[in-house]
Amino acid sequence: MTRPIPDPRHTLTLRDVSEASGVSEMTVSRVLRNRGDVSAPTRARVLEAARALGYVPNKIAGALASQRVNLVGVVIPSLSNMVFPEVMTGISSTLDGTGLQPVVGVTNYLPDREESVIYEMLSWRPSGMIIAGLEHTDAARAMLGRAGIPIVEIMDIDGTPINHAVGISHRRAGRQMAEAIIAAGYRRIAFLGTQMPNDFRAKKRLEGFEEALAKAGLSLVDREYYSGGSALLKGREMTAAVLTRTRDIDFLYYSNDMIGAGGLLYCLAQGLDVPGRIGLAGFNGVELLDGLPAKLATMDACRLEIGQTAARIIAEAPGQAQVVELFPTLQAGDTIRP
Amino acid sequence: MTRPIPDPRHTLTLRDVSEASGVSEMTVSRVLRNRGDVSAPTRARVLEAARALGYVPNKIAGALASQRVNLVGVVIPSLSNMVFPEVMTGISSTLDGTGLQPVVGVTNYLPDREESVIYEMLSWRPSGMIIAGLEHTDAARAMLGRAGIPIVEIMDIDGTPINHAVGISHRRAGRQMAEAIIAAGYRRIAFLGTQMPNDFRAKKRLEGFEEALAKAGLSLVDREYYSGGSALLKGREMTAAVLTRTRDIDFLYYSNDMIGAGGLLYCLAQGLDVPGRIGLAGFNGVELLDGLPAKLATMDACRLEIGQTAARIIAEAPGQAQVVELFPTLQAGDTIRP
DNA sequence: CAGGCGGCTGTTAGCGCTAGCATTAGCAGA
DNA sequence: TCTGCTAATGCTAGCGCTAACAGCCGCCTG
Repeated sequence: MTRPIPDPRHTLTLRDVSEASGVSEMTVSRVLRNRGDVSAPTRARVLEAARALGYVPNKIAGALASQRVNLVGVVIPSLSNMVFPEVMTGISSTLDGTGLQPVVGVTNYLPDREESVIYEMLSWRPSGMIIAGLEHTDAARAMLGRAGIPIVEIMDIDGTPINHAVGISHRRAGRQMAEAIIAAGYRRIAFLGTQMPNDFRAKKRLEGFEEALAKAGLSLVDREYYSGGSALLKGREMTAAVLTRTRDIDFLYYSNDMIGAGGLLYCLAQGLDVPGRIGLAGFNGVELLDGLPAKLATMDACRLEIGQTAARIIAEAPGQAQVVELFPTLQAGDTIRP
Repeated sequence: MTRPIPDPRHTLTLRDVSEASGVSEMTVSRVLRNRGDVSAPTRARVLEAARALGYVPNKIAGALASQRVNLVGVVIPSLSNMVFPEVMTGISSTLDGTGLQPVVGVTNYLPDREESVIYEMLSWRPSGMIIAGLEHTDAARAMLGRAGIPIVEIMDIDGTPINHAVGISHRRAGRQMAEAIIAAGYRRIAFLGTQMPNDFRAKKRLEGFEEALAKAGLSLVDREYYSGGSALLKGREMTAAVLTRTRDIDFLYYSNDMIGAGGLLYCLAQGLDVPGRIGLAGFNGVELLDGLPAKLATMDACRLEIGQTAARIIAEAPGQAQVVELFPTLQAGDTIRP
């Protein structure tokens, strides 16, 4: 039983499989894609030949010929902050079994970078695009609008989508948190967040937050921004700075759970009465942080569901543009007094 | 809240740009790829036409014609554990400016899933592949070996690579940690880790660890595995379980920093004397965790450098297969007594 | 003034695959 | 016998782009 040794110099094509199995290229193509009628014996012969040769189809040629690409572009700002991996999980699980495959691009919160990632992705003619946020460069919006494929903007719905949007209202989320804090009787409230000119969602949360404060006749008594470094550590440092600088602060509102956790650890280490003397809250519902000495008040951002819904919209390719608003739930945890 | 999706009009091709600018398709192609000699006025005219039309090149056709694809497949087990995002950062930053682009595939530590992700990626004929780990299905190894592109297996070097490998010796890392622990005088040592039959690197670390213990006439006094859930919380729970079950444990070795941090928080909350009465160590050097009340002993896994080196190997496409061993440094932190 | 050369642009021939017929064999019904 | 059908397979013509080469022009060189 001898078989020809595959020549590593020559990359295999349908023709090789067709010659090895004695049928036309077209029939091989049909077998490998499970399309059309092929008799059982022929199918078996072709599959065996393909397996023996180690043939891997060339999707580039296939896509060009069929004008069909089973890829969905996913454009997100970062992979390292716990929120987007969960969105990805939702996307992947929903796409599984539809024949579509996600392809990720990361922008690092840079609009120009986003534009070029989008351009690059569109040049592969994907079946759809999922993009975080509603804010893009004009050129990016134009490209997406013209692409002729479903575009789903995720995370945020406070704005005008290109066609579909799935997310929460961050403005409302900020407002809700402020209302809960005020209702709990806190009055001297400080904000601690990331210095990210392009994190529009964090910005909108803060806007909503301040709006609700204003309605109650309050305003932030202090604010502090950071960038870079370990979030946990930064949360600790910023908290120390704010508490030292401004007296009688009774609430710390953080733009994300990670720095909130750092702040919480600091307050506990200082022996401060949480949530009696001082309350804390973050944003995002990071499961990772369960296991801290106390549970930080937070609001989950429906990340998994956002991913699933966005993927479903692409997979079902609806003609009508739609906006899906999800509603985060406030989790008071142990750091807002009841 | 419904708007029609803009009609997928005629998708633009080179021909459209060529007609709009009054030159041949070839010249347009040259301009858009910055290749060959094109006079300045022609170039300007073409660029303007392309911009005005909003032309996005079709890389599928381009790749088929040129037999060149500027993609590098990256296959990793997970995005949600802090280690691979950092590898990705290294890869992206090194690939930036080479014209190559990473494309990520996630396997969830499932060998069959890995095989299909690899198959799928190879079918796009990438310029190279970067794959976590040295353990793959036979079929996956065969495909990769035949693909005729550089393959870099990362993270681990304890095994036989397909052609290139960049990583650390996890067996040695486990051994080193054990030696440090023994040298510090700890004797009743327990292991706490993930229940992951396919996390070969964690397995190798444990093997190396036990090997070094054995050489000192010691063996683990207890071990505990978990799967799923919040790592921090699991670390806390497992630690409680182990310390309750087995008496006089004086060291806890964790398979990763996250559960180690949970254990550390638990020990501190219990008022245990760390590192006097009990020591702890993890693995990975997660910057995220700086900011905990005490710094967990750990070993960084050179993730950034691994990513950079792997990307450099692909970009420079060397003929010779090479294995690059990196050497992690032990960070004693505050949880091993000096 | 032939010959050549460099700068610029166009022409030709695919890349490997698949849509959309066309073709064949085999067989049933009239 | 012939037609009409179905199931299985093959053929042809691209998909949109680029490699490779073939012009063309003006300008120099000897």
